[in-house]
Amino acid sequence: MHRWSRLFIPTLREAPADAEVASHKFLLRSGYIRQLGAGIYSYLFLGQRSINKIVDIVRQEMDTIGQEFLLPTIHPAELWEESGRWTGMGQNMFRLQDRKGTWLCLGMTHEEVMTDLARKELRSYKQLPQIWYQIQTKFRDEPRPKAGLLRVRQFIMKDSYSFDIDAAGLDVSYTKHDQVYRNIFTRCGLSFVAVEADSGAMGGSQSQEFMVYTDAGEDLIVSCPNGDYAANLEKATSQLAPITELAPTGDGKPELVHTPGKASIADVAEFFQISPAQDIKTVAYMAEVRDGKKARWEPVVAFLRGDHSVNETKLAGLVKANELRPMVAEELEKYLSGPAGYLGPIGLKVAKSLHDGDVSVILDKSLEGRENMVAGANKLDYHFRNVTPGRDFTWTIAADIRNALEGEGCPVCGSPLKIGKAVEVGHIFKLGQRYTEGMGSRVLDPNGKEVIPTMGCYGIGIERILTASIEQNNDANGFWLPPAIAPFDVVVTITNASDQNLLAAGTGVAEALEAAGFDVLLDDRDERAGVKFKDADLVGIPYRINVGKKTAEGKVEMVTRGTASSEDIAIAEVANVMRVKTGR
RNA sequence: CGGGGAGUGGCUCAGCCUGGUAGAGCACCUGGUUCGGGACCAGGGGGUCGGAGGUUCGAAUCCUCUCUCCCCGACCA
Repeated sequence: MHRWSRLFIPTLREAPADAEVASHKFLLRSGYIRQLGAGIYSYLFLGQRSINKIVDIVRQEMDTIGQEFLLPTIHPAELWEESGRWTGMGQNMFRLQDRKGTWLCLGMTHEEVMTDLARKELRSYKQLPQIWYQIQTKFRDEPRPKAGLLRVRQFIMKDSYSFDIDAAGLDVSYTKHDQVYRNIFTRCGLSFVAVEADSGAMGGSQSQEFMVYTDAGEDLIVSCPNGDYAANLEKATSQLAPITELAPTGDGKPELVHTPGKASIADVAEFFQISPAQDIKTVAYMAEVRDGKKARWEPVVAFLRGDHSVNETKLAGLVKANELRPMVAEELEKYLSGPAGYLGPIGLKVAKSLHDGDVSVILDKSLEGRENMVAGANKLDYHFRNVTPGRDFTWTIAADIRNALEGEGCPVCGSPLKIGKAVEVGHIFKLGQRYTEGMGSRVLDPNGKEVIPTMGCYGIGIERILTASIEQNNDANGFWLPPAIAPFDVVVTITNASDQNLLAAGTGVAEALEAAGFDVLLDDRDERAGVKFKDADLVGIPYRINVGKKTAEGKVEMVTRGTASSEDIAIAEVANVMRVKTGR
């Protein structure tokens, strides 16, 4: 029996000034967490109980497809040097030295450790497939921790890794995770959506994120209201409405026009009396390309419609860049011979193929087939009109490199797309052979031939499930969690604990609920009823039973936090009503 | 890393500009009255004013350096 009077549940009447998003404020006010440093938090009694419930669900579901391990937090640097990520992870990795001066790091993910196990232990196709998982604290030195538990430097992650003999096997492991993840998030009571995700520079063929819509989220999700398409903005595509072509002027060839001071798309469009969609936007980058162990910077110039924006994730993936940064003035002069504001496609030394030494020119597909557009002339205060892609300039690659916009057509059905903010709670990812190949994992197939196992990796952010749930379920007075992940199913509030009859009745109700299998918090504190009601509303427990006024008549009041509805029920019926409400 | 903001009792904040014995509300302790939506009265405890250096007879307050935290951006398997 958990008696509130004996517990440490430090609720706050006011939120600390540091907290901005709802989940951060309420996690602090409800006494779930306390901050130790930037992105570093202690989980107190209520917080830990909720985390434990989430972990239990994750473990139960994962055990249906995999085996739980617990891997080291501290990893030798050599292991990460083998995979190339000791330098590749950059500043996000916490590093330390032991007394001998040997470099180590705190695990930010466990591909290396898992692959090390695999290469040492797995010898035969008969041992495959394997799905190994763990629930472990991860450390990432985020450049900017924020929003309470949403982006932190230390957090609990369920991460799993599959090893299969071939791509068909990986498909199976991946699909199993997809289903188990859906089970997990459903059991946690989250309203979530699975979206296509960018596979990142690490390669890999297929990737899906599990997202929860909330304004506190950091990702943008493009989705079709009909439900037949959903993708991260980093990956999303869309159908465009046709554009009416501009009529050519003069002899129809590119015509130089003096456009003094017209350096923005809006200014140019106004000057030429056209819409921004008739203008060619030029965006010039330097891309860091890794060639073996060496990295070098190459020029990349992107052309898009004036009303579109560059999707740097797509562009970086296309040109195989680790990093993109805008060109500085000297680089613009060197590669385009023009100043910012007047850049354009005509007269560039266009690379025939990527990385051949000339400027990689990437044409957004929306410009293919367009005619007589307006573009910068690579000369201060001048633009061209009558610019037609293909006739007047060439490119290295034409591809989709733009961000989809709200209202554009769904790529499947054409309906207007919506864009919303969301938090990523899970990610499943086909890794392929990047680690197994590089780190020398080999097994024999049925023909006795050596093959490289193929991997998948799959993550779930435990705290993010809690955070996302709070973001979905809160009001001015606090929040309410689904019973499956709440620290307690129900709080029994004795309105006047100094009344021995009420105390006895409340204790009896709590005992009956516990006997029925519910997690019960008995609020027996010697506080005024108002204080206890406020606290109960605050701390995320989905149901409250008031033992007070009507108890002499054999009744108590049951309050459902999420709907604020209440009903009087007979004391003897309390457990049954809870069973009905929770479906247990 | 760039830009902005903030460090004064557990929490929210005032005081700083214009230097002169550190304050309020909430929280906490004691006593009393109250007791179904964050009660009231009386008394009380608790603060190196983030840190270091400097200016000054005197620094929370002015100057220099520094640390930490928050927000926007960059970043992000």
